[in-house]
Amino acid sequence: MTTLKIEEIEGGGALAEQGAEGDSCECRVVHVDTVRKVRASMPAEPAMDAMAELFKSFGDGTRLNILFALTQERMCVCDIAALVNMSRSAVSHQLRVLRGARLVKYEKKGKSVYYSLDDDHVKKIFEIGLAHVKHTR
Amino acid sequence: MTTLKIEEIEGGGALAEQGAEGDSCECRVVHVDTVRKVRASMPAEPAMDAMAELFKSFGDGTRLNILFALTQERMCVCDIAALVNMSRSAVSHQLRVLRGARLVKYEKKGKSVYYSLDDDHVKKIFEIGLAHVKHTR
DNA sequence: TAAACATATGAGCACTTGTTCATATATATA
DNA sequence: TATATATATGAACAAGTGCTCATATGTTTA
Repeated sequence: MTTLKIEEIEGGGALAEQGAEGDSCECRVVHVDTVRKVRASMPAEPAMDAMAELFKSFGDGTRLNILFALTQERMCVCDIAALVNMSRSAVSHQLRVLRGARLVKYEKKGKSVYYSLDDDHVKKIFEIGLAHVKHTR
Repeated sequence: MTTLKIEEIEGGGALAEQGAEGDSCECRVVHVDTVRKVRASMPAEPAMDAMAELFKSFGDGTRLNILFALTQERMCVCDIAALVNMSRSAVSHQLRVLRGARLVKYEKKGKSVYYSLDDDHVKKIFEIGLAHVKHTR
């Protein structure tokens, strides 16, 4: 296996820009072939950022509960608050986050605001998450 | 549609324990049928917690990069650090997190430690994440 | 119009997270 | 054995997060 000093490895693929901006890795020897190959297969940086953003939305218990609830039924804020047993304010704040992530949409009706999913992938993500959990323990 | 004061709604299903411990929701009126139905379909709380934990692992850029890299190839810490352009220490800390989440396993070989995926679902989660990202923009 | 209500939002705060830096541990090599 | 190397880890700290509380906005109803 070929090894080489890190300074000799050129940036490339998805991490090219990152690689240019600073030398936070002081590694001395790496498997160049491996790094080069994997780097080439990396999704572009904006795609990775968007994915991290997506999964971050699922990475909080309250939001996860809300998202699951909305896979089942369109609900108003008050319903959601009652369901997940949190204050309406807390729920509203989280719904704002989910709106920002374009995962939910809303519809005003009188004094109430009804939220529903705005993304087809949410259910699939839940399916895999559940499969993972059941498989793990 | 039936509406009712929140005090009259009994806890049940996944959120039963939560519902019992305190009344952080001061909602006055909810759609009881909806809440009851959705509550009944909620995954159990430990399952939700485990899912949140799982997705939290994917919700950070560095860890996401590391996880993707490992879907492609078994790699040592130094390789990973070079690839994601972070210090070996930072990578090591994140690998510790991923080990804790049982997403990666490792194998010592001389001075190096080789990491690889320890979970079949990681690749699928990436597939959906990528599909989502491409679909969204 | 006034009061009640549903939701949204800003400020503040405790808690968490991700990094760096210093250092420890373990292995290989001179 | 001494030195270099690869990785791990604890402490410290800045930044981010998620909640509460107070308050604002907009809608309905008396």
